[in-house]
Amino acid sequence: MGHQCCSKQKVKRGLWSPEEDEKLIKFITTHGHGSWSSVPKLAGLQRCGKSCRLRWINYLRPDLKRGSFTAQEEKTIIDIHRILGNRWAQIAKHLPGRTDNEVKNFWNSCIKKKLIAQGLDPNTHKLLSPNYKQNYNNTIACRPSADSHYQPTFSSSVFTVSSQMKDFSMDVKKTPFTPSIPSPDANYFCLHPLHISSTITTCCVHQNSNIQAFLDCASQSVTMGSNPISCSTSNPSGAGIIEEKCLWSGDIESTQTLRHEQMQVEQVVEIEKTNELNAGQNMDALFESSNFDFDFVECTQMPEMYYSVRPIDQLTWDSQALQ
DNA sequence: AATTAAACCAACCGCCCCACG
DNA sequence: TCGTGGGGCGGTTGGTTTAAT
Repeated sequence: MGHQCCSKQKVKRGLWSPEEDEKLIKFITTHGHGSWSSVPKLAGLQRCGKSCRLRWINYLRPDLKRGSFTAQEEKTIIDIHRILGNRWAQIAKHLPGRTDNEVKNFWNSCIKKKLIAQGLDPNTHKLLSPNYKQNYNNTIACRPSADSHYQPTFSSSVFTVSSQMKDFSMDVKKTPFTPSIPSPDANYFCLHPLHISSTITTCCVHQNSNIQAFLDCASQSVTMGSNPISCSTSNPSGAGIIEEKCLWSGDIESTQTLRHEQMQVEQVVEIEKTNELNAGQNMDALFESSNFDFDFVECTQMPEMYYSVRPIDQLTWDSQALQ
């Protein structure tokens, strides 16, 4: 049974012919889609409006990127999926030129199997039981893509599971890494490349709070020795910004909380403290002792070594794995 | 070369949400 | 407040392509 929008007309199904594609492209590029339900009739197509929409969004749109997913795209998908789960449309927003359908297909046909082969549950991203992994290893394979170089390196993901940390930290000691550090920029903050752990704290601060005073206080409170700290603020203009900010904290619960609080929030503050020696330390004490007016505070330990440059006011970030 | 199995991916289905009357 | 239609989204299907035997 077709959708209601096409129940009154005789519609074609299945694969689209080049002629149909041409008609749809011609119509959309000259008139825009407007109401999808009216597109088939106006464009001279015997198709359901939903089918036209899907064909355009998933295949005909001029801004689509074709071809295999890159290793970086693959890593991004895994990172975000760990936080958001099967929210393909949300994940696809972080991959310019990719559709939710494409991401979903790639996940189901390839990434899922790779994670299982690595002993990770693709749903939770946590370790599977050894038996499960072994059984699955006997059956899985993934058709290699030309530029798919994803390796489960311990440092490649911002959200790598902590169980992998031990091996990697040992590795680091053997082979010190000295990457070039990007010059400071107002729009970015940088993680120091040579620390082992970091704490990312996201706070939503009321309008009547003195942001600068808070940042000063935070810097003094958590800077120890030469351990770097960076603070950043953003002024959320819409709902999306706050939600995206929460990706840094890597916790879906914080996303929900921030959504809830978003109408009351004036600014989002992110504080990053790094401490090579005290991996478990957080900033609870600072918030408990301060007089500032917080709506929400989230501290997340990220026990992993990585080097990243994060756009504060954009919806994507870039990180480079240590080699 | 033929057959079979596995992988891929375009498209459909059904549900949900939201705007609107 | 309720009903309806449109659009968006995730799950699933099934045809096609590729690899293995």
